[in-house]
Amino acid sequence: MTPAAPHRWNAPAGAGTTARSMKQRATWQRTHTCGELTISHRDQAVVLNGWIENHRHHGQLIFLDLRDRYGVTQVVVDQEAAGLAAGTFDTVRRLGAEDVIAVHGKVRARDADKVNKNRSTGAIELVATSVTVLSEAETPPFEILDKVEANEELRMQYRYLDLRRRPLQEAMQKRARFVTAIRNHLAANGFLDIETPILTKSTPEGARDYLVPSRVHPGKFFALPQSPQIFKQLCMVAGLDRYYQIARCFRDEDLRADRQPEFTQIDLEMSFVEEHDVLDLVEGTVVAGLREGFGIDLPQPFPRFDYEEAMAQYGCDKPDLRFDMKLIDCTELARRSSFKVFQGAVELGGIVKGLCAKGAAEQFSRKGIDELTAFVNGLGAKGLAWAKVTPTGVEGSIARFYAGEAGAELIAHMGAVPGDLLLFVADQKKVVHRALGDLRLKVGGMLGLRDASVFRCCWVLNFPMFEWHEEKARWQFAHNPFSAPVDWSIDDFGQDTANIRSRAYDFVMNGWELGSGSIRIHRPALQAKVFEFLGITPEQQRANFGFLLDAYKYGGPPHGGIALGVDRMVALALGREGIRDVIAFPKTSMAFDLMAEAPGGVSPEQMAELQIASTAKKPG
RNA sequence: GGGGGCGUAGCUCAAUUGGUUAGAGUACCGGACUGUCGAUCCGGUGGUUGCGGGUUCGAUUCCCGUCGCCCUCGCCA
Repeated sequence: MTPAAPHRWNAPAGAGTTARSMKQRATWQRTHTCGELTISHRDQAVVLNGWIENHRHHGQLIFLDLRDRYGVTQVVVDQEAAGLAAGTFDTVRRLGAEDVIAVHGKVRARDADKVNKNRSTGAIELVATSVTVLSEAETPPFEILDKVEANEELRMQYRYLDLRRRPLQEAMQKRARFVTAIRNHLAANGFLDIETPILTKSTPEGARDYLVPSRVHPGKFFALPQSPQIFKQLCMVAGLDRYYQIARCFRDEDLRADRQPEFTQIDLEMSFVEEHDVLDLVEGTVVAGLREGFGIDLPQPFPRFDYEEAMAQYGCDKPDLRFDMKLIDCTELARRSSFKVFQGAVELGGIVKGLCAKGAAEQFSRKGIDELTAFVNGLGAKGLAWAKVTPTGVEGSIARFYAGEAGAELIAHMGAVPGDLLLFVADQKKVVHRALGDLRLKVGGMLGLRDASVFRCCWVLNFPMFEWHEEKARWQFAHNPFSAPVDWSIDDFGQDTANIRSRAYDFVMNGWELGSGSIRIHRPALQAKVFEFLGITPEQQRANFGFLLDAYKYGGPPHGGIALGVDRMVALALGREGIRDVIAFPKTSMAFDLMAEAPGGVSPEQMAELQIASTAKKPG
């Protein structure tokens, strides 16, 4: 961990800081941190404060590892050392893990054979002259070690102890540096940090809302924001021009490793812009954040894909660009094929695509390929055609259809060389993309091409505006209700609905969608038309978004923005599996806070005051 | 809402086909030790096997229910 610049605890008060110079430092207070002392402090008298991480007793000699946020320093308490205060040795003998102490002592350079090379402070040690106990600790429910030993349930219950562990300290520090860098970068680009309401209004569709009953409006409820979407657009109407917020968002849906009921977004919006303005700005912000927060240098520029292009090449709308292995269209080859499966799929209006896994032929046995086949079967594909490229042609399930010239043509089309493994799926386009998109990630992972220390970003633009909702049997927004269509002059959304594109874009890193935004509709007539097409009545529009629609009547500027998921970005940058490890106080997958025991019951008086009653069968 | 996994000492785990007094490491407590750095050595305390019920002569083990945690599908405009 790169230590943050430590405070100058021992710095003399500067000129003009009268109040500060009047303030006396208490004798127990630290002069340095536990990560700070080096050989250059040799022979200095210092004071350290911290937690006892470990203690080693040798009779008349005791070693303590003293820990704070900045590091660990070895303290030596020597019964026979000159200047050791009376009673100190007996005090230290009784101390144990996690006791909080102040140590007065002198910095000593260690002999060469006693240097601990694993620590930045390993060349020195603090020879104690006196030790003051600031706080005694009970034996903690689990040991505070770098390596996770306790299970997550216990760690969440005692989160304040888990947070003492270095991996979590590192996550908190880097996350804070990341957010600070983002703030600095946005501020330098003219963005205003503007707070929007936490107590706001429920809107239909979208995720379930968290609700807060109103005491003074009995029977009415606030909703916690799923995002500040409408308010940031209102900021644009207000002429604030450039808004941002590190915003907490709330969604009451079932959770996953990468989802918490409350999560943090970098939310921003800009006026008088088009896509490339937003993308350029965000790209610079992300680059600055990841560099300053995590020391990650992202290759620029981030490739920008059209949605259709991403789907065609990678089979998904969030391509992992850490490796190539694109989907290669073989439909025309397949049409002329003697292989009935290929030919048949094309005749039925389907497509055939393939992957070329470089040098993977040897790594996949018959059994390994059977597993891949089962994998794509689970994704809706009827089968997986495969071939290993040899110096003389191909072998495998489709070899007898691709002997001789047909085989040579296929190999050339796939850009393959001997030793490569070719994998094909023939089906309707949607199935092929889904199966091969996921297969690409699986095979790429098995070949070690998804290195967690490599970071590749991209943009995907021009998403479909609407998607068909099977259960509800109607069209709905693919992105959000305010995204503008690519063609502003569009008159009838009922025409060729599936192919209408919106000016929505996603930010993608290593195959994770980390942000989503769009150029918004800023003209009320068009907004009304979109709502009308989706069957949202003027009454419903009024009830839900009336104030936004009203606002546009008074001159809304063209504008657009994005929201980036902070928790996911930090987790990805740190190579953590889920986002709980980068959130100081997370909740379980049942949205329960094991430490605070929230949510909890409330008194009948509180309920009465709010004029609400619970219908729960098992209260509390 | 569906599927899967887990729950035994403070912690991490073990316990043969259902069998005798539920073990180990670690932590903790006591002792020895002046150069350790996950110190070492000796000794010790520590158990409602998540909870409730059932089958059985006998249940950590099998069955049912329930609670909690994790993963996942649905869901998250």
